[in-house]
Amino acid sequence: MSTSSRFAVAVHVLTLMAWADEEPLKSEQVAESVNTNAVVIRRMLCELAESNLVVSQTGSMGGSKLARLPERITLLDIYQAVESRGVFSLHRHPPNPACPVGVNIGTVLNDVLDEVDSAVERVLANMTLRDVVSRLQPCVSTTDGKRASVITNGKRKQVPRVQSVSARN
Amino acid sequence: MSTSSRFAVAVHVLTLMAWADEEPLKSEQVAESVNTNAVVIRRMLCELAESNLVVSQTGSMGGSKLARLPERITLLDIYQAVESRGVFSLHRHPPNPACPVGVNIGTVLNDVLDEVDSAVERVLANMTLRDVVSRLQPCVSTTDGKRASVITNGKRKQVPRVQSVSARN
DNA sequence: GCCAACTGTAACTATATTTGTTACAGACGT
DNA sequence: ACGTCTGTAACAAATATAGTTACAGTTGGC
Repeated sequence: MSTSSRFAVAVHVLTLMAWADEEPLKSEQVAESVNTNAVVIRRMLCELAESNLVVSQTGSMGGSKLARLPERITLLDIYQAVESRGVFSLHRHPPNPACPVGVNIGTVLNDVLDEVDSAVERVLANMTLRDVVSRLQPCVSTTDGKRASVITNGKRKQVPRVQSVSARN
Repeated sequence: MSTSSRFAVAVHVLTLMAWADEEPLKSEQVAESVNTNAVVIRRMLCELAESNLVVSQTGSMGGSKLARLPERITLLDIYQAVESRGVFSLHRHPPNPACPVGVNIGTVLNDVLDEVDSAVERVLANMTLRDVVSRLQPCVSTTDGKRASVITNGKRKQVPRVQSVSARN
């Protein structure tokens, strides 16, 4: 389907910020966790800022943090901020208008695809960033109960549990 | 999102065959309605045949027709036949395993994306190819009540009603 | 005021996926 | 045997995302 990973990355980024609480994160730090280039992160942060999900500060000691509490950010907010189009597309080139099916299939398909999009949005609207963080918690408890630091600094390496990511990619 | 039009095209193709009833359609005819190359259609027909949605016959007087009645083909069948992956992807490169968020976000995201996929599948499972044809009918009634021919032959041009395709593309 | 540390953004390349095209072997009715 | 089809390979084109380099502009600390 050639789906993009933008949504996954956006959720990852915002989860880091929820985790970091009010501490502003630098694009370089986020990029290290996401395992990509800092510019990619900054581009995405701009989109998230336009949708009022994060606020960024330029200059020294700058960085980005959530614009509001994690429980007030739904996955739908994130989805709409970074994914421009619906789940499916119609034909690349419009069908033959001289064919009775071709001329009308677009209308029917649009209705169907709208239903699909709505279903997706309903699911995403029902989960907040806080829920994501909560689901994350059980996996990353430290021995002393203290919350682990978000960012790798190369010294402490903590790999609480190895996940098996399914064959989505 | 870079979604593909494969699903839309597949529905179009099968709708043509439902419309044509038992008459086998040639890839060239289908391509004319879809407005693409016949090889693109044949490739898709192979996939649809593998999922037992159509049967094709080689040789002269060959062509393809539905493998079963339109009411016994759901849009989910079609979707699964031509779209390989789920709606979203995870990160292109795996996140940093040394970050407590990075190492676990994949697991959480997989759960979410599975929910999304399920929602999409539930919607698609609830509509059959027959439903699509039915929704098409009101648009393409001929003056004498007879069903219009599927394929353009360059002579009779019938454009029952012009649709306004939304900005999906 | 100056420097160092950031973000925002442009311009470009790389990579991946889908779509379109040409070509041809093989199947099949007549 | 011939013409008409499908099935498939091989490749080109188009599109979208992701990654990279470079740099202007902002900000805090000195």
